[in-house]
Amino acid sequence: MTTLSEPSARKVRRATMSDVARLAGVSIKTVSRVVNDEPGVHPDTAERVLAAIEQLGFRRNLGARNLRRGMSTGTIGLVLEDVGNPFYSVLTRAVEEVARQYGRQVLTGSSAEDPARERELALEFCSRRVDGLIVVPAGMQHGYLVPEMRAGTPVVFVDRPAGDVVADTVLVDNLGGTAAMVGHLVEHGHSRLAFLGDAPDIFTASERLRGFREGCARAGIRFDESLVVMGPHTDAGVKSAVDRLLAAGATALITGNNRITIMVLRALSTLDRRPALAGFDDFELADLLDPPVTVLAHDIAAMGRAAAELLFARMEGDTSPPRRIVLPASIIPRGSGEVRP
Amino acid sequence: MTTLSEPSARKVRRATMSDVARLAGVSIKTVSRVVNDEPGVHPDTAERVLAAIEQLGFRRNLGARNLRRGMSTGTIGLVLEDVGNPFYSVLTRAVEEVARQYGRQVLTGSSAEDPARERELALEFCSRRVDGLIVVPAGMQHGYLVPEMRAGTPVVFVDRPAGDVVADTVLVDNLGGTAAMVGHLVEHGHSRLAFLGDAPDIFTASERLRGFREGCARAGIRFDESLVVMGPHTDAGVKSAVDRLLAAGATALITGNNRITIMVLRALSTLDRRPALAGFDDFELADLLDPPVTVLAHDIAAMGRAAAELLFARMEGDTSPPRRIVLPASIIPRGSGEVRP
DNA sequence: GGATTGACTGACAACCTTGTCGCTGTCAAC
DNA sequence: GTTGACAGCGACAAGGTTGTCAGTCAATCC
Repeated sequence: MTTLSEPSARKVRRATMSDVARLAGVSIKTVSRVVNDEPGVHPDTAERVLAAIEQLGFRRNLGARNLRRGMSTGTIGLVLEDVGNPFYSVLTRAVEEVARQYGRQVLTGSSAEDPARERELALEFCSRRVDGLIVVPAGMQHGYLVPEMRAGTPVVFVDRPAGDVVADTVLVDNLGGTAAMVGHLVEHGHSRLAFLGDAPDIFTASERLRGFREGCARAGIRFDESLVVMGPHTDAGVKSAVDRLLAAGATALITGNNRITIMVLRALSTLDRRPALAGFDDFELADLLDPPVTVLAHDIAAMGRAAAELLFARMEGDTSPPRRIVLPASIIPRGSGEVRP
Repeated sequence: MTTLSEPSARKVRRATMSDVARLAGVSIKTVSRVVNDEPGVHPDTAERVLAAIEQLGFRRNLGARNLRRGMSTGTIGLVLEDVGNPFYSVLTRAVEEVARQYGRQVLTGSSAEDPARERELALEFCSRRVDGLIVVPAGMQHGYLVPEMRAGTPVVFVDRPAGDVVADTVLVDNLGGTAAMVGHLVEHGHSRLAFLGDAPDIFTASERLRGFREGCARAGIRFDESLVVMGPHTDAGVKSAVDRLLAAGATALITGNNRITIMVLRALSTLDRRPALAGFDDFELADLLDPPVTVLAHDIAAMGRAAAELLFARMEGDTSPPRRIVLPASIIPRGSGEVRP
C-alpha cells in the first residue's frame, strides 16, 4: 500500500528527456532513442537510461512529440448529443473500439442538442488537431467546418446529415423504416394511426414523420394531421398528447424514438385502454414488458463502426467522393404492434 | 451547400501563425496577440490579421500553445469499464458536465474490465499530460500510477477503490445497501434468500456479497453458502443459476447489479414461479415491468459529479489528505421485492 | 526645442521532443 | 599497417506557440 508523502506535491515540474540525459550521463537524443526503441544504443547505456527514467518518473510528453513530428496527434474527436443516452453511448463504444484498433484515442463531448455547443466542441477538437472528427449534428449549419475539412481534417456525420456541407454521412433508413411500421400496423387492421415524434427541427424526427406520411399513402389510408404530435419532451407533455390522440380515435401509435416510446409506455400504464404501439429504436427490456413492445430496430454499434471505419479510411488517404451510408431498420414484432383495433 | 473541390486535399500543411504573419505583413507575435485578445494592437492591424486568418483558415495549435505555456493541457482523462453500459455513460456525462464548467475537455476510454488495458489507457492519458485522471479500476494494482501522482497528476478512483494506492475515492455504500435489502426481504417474510452477483474479483461484487452476509446476520437468518452464485455472465448461465437457486428453496433473490437483474428477469419470464426480487442498481423501465422491480438505487450522476469536483479541487491545489466519499443507496420498493414467500 | 510619455510592434528565447548529420572508436579484412 | 564498415553517440535545428524585453514613432509637456 503506497502512501504519497505529500498528498499532492503540486506543480512539481515533470522530468524531461534532458533531465534523464543529465542523470544518465548521456545526450538527450540517446534518451529519445531508448524511449522510442530505436536501434543503435548499447545495452549498458540503455540500462543506465532506463534506470534514470525510472528514478525520475519520466514519461515522454506526447504533445511535444506530436509537435516535433508534425503528423498525427493520435486522437479523433466525437461530438454527440448526450453520452448519457444509451443510444449514443453504444455509438461511442463502437467508435472507441475501432479507434483502438487503429491506435487512436477518443475525445468526446456532448452538445446537448445545442448547435453553438456542437460548434464549440468541434472547433476545440480541431484546435487540438484531432486526426478526424465524427459529429452527430445538433444544428443545420456546418459551414464552420469547411476550413477544417479543407485543411485536411476528415469529418463524418452520423445519425443526421450536415446542414450545408457535402461530406461522409452514416444514417438509418428513417423514412423507409417508419413507412414499413405504418404498413405493419395497417396489416393488423388499423386505419387510425397516430404519430408521436420529436421536435420537427431534428432531422431524424422530420424524416420519420415523412416516412409516416409516405407509409399512409402507400397503405392507402388517410393521413390525418390531427393525429400527429411533435416535440413533447416531458412525461406530462407526452401523457396529454396520448390522451388527445386516443380521444381523436387513434387505435395505433407510432413513436418517433426510444425516449418517446418509453414516455408513452409510462402514459399508457395509467390507462386501461391499450392501443397498438410500435416504436422507432429498440431498447433494453422492450421484450420483457407487458405486452412486449414492437420496435423498429437498427444496429447502433454498426452505425458507429461504419462511421469510424469511414473516418479512418479518409485519414489514410481515401479521396473518393463523399459517401452516404444508409443502414436498414427492421421491424421486430413482439406483441404491442400486433394488437388489433 | 458547400462542396469541397477535392474531397480531401490530404496532408495540406495547416497554416501557422507565421504564415498568417507573413500574409498580414506583421510579426508572429502580433498574430498571437490578436488570436489571444491581448491588448495593444491597433484596430487596423488586428483587422488585417483577422483577414489573413480567415483567408488561410488558420486555427491555433493548442498542442504547441500548451507546450509553450507549460501548464494545463485543458484535458482530463476518464478510464472506465464500458461507456456502452448505461451506468458508466451516465457517469461519463456527469463528469463531462463538470469538466465543461471548468473549461476542460474529456478523454475517455473503456478498459473492458481488463487491468492491462486500464493501465495502458491511464498511462497514455498521462503521456498526453491530462490535468487529472478519473479511473474506474479494472484491476487491483495501481502502483503504476504513483509516479504520475507524485509528478502532480491528481487521480480519483470511482465506483471501486484502488488496489494498493491511497487516493481519493468515490464509492457507493455497497455493503450497507445490500444488507438493507436483505432486511427488507426478511421483513416481508423471507428466510431463504439467494444472492446472485458478479465475479467475486470485482470489488463491488465481493463487497455486496459481504453486505448480503452481514444482512443475514443482522436479520438473524442463516447464511447459506449454497444460495450464492457469483459470476455468471450470460443469459444461459444466469438462467441455470436461477433454476438451481429456486430448486434449493430460495423464495427471494437479490441480484448484484443492473446487468444481472435484467438477465434474471429474462430467466424468470420463462417460469411460472415468481420469487421475490430486489436488485442492486436502478434501471430504466424497472417501474413499468410486471411486477415493477424493487431496487437499491443510488445516484450515479452524483457519483460522477463528486469524483469530478474532487478532481478539480485537487487540480486547483487542494492538498488535504485523500478523501473517501461513500454515497448512500436506498431501497425503492416497487413490488417485486414485497412479494411474500 | 528637447524630453517624456504611451501606444504599438518585433526579435528572440524557450517549451520538449525528434530528425539529420557528422563525429568517434572498434574491429575485421586486406 | 592501412583501410573501410559500422555501431554508438551527440550537437543542432526545427516544430508552433508565447513571454520578455527592447525598440519605433507620434503626440504631449516643460
